[in-house]
Amino acid sequence: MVTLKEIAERAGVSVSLVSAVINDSPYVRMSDTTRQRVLGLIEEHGYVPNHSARSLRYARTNVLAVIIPHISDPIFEGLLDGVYAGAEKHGYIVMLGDAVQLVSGSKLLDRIIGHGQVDGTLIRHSSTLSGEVLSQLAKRRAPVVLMDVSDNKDLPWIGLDERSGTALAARHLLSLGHHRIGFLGGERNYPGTLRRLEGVRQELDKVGLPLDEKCIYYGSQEPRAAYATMTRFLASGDLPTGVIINNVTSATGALAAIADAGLRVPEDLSIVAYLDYRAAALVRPAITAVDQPLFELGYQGVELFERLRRGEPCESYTITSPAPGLITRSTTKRIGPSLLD
Amino acid sequence: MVTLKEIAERAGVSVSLVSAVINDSPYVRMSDTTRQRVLGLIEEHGYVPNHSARSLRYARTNVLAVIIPHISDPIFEGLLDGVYAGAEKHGYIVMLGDAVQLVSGSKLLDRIIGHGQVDGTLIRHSSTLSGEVLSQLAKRRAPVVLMDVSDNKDLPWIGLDERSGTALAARHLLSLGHHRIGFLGGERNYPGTLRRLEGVRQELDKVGLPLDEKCIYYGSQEPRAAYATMTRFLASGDLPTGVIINNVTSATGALAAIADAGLRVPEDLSIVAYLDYRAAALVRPAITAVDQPLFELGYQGVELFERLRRGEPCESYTITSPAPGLITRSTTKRIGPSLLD
DNA sequence: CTGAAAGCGCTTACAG
DNA sequence: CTGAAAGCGCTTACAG
Repeated sequence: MVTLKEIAERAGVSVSLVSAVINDSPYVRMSDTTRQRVLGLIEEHGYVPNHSARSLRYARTNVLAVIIPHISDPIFEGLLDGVYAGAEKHGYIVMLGDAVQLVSGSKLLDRIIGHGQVDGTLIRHSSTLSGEVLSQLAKRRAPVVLMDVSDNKDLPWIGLDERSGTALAARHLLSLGHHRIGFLGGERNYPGTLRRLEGVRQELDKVGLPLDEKCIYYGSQEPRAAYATMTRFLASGDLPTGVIINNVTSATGALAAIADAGLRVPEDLSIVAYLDYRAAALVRPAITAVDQPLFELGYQGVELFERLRRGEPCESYTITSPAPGLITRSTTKRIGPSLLD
Repeated sequence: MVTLKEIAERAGVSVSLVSAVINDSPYVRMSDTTRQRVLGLIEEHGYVPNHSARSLRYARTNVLAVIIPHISDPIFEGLLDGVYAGAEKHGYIVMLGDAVQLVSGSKLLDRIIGHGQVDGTLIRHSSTLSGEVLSQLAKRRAPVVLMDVSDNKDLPWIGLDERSGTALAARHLLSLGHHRIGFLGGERNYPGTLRRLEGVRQELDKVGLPLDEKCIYYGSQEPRAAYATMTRFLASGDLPTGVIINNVTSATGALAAIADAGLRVPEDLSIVAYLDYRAAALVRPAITAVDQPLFELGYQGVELFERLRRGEPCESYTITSPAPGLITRSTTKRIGPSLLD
């Protein structure tokens, strides 16, 4: 393991000179031949600065902890792409963790709230994250950014326009003549679930249609839960003609439940999912879904974090551009004239 | 940011004493009251040792780089669970990266091969990883473990028994009376693809059936590619009655191609996928798949890495227990008497 | 233009 | 039982 000192000795210069070469220090001037010689030695010996030493010196690790509800859920693919892109831009290493691992007393949490371990944390909120954990994080000096709309005063956040997203889904169903619309939400106590429901309700209100409480179901945050919830929904016998589902992986589970009940999509029931992901186009039936700028969420999340770390002014905000879009695939069907103006 | 020194000052003891308390040093003895006082101060001030300083001192970072072909592919969920479990056990932080990011000159690669940045690397091989990158890694002092069967002499590895896995799939189809069996493989030049093909060929050989070269297709490493490949396969007009597919997410794409061609599974074509994942049970039709011990692969991968790092003797090996299993779901159908003995 | 020295926060022999 | 000191590898004023 070759060190700065060794390079300096071989080059016959001082360590500060070598350090200056590496960091392009403006304070230190040197002859071009010296610079080239040092650079040559660095190349030759494959010298790379020791990261721990640098971190200690700079009081910065360039490690960014990123916590999402479920690493392997393809829903988060776009988000992660954005985060990794932002991290690459600002020179961060990503330490990716699952929210379920982030419990009081876990090593992961210790690491994150420990000093000098990570420069900060980016969190996609989820119902599995306790308020206690969040407040532990907020108390730390290292910045924390929430990748979620939030009313948390202590923590800056960046979020998606969930209301507009599900409103889009609702308008799509209304335009296809559906006047009885259901909603399959995630965790009841997760604020995002409520915002998504609000988007639906608001559009129905606009055209004077009620949102039947009997057509609102919760607990569909992931496919297996969505399967169970949809099964209960179907068994209730009180079915709408179109259902808006929490997210597209959950929709997979709901679709399975519908198929197992002997119903067809979209003939018997139209389905629109909130949140798209790349491979959703390759599932049959292909699910009509609301596309949100998840890449931007991740990318701008890192940007916000970076401003925060630098002490620059930064405010929480909702991403409004690009606006959510609807990707019409094969799970929705016209059953009558449009109910929109 | 409270430091060791501050704790020591407040406690009225030396820093070495505090350090000894933290590390349960056997060399340093102290009175129980002193220990309690120090512990109390640590608790009170929320002191956590600075990670960079420790890393510098120990010449160890406790960071483990983990590279997989595609972070968001649910195929790797079990593998990641195993890796994270092993990492937690041995006190590692996981730095997770996508193989596509790991190209010559990328910051990620610089980080991994840099000194003092990570203690080592766990890699799930993939066709996107160049041999050049691999040999750059192998040259480094920090250990690298391949989570894949390999003939690489420089790098220790741990792998799955791929042949037995696809052999199981082949036997399943044979037992259902299929004598014309096809194979939809991943990248042609990826050795794992060949091993998977070998497993199929070997079982057909045993019962004296040929594996028709016209029924072997490559390039189905992920859903979109599998869709395209399956579409070509179907267009060839020379179809088998059962097809074994590279992995279960690819199978999703292949299934979509089959549906779009107006064929039904399993009525017109039986499908078995290699490699299962949790949510595969929630896709319709539910895909019959070979279950491999992916959790073990990840977990034992970390174990192997740890032995390597400690300089303990360690040999590359294939995981044979638990053995691969077949999960029969709804994509295979009997079309005749069993062809097995 | 270039080098010696201090110090980031920690641990570990070593001396008392 | 306890403390002073060296050193991990680096960067940055500072002195020459």
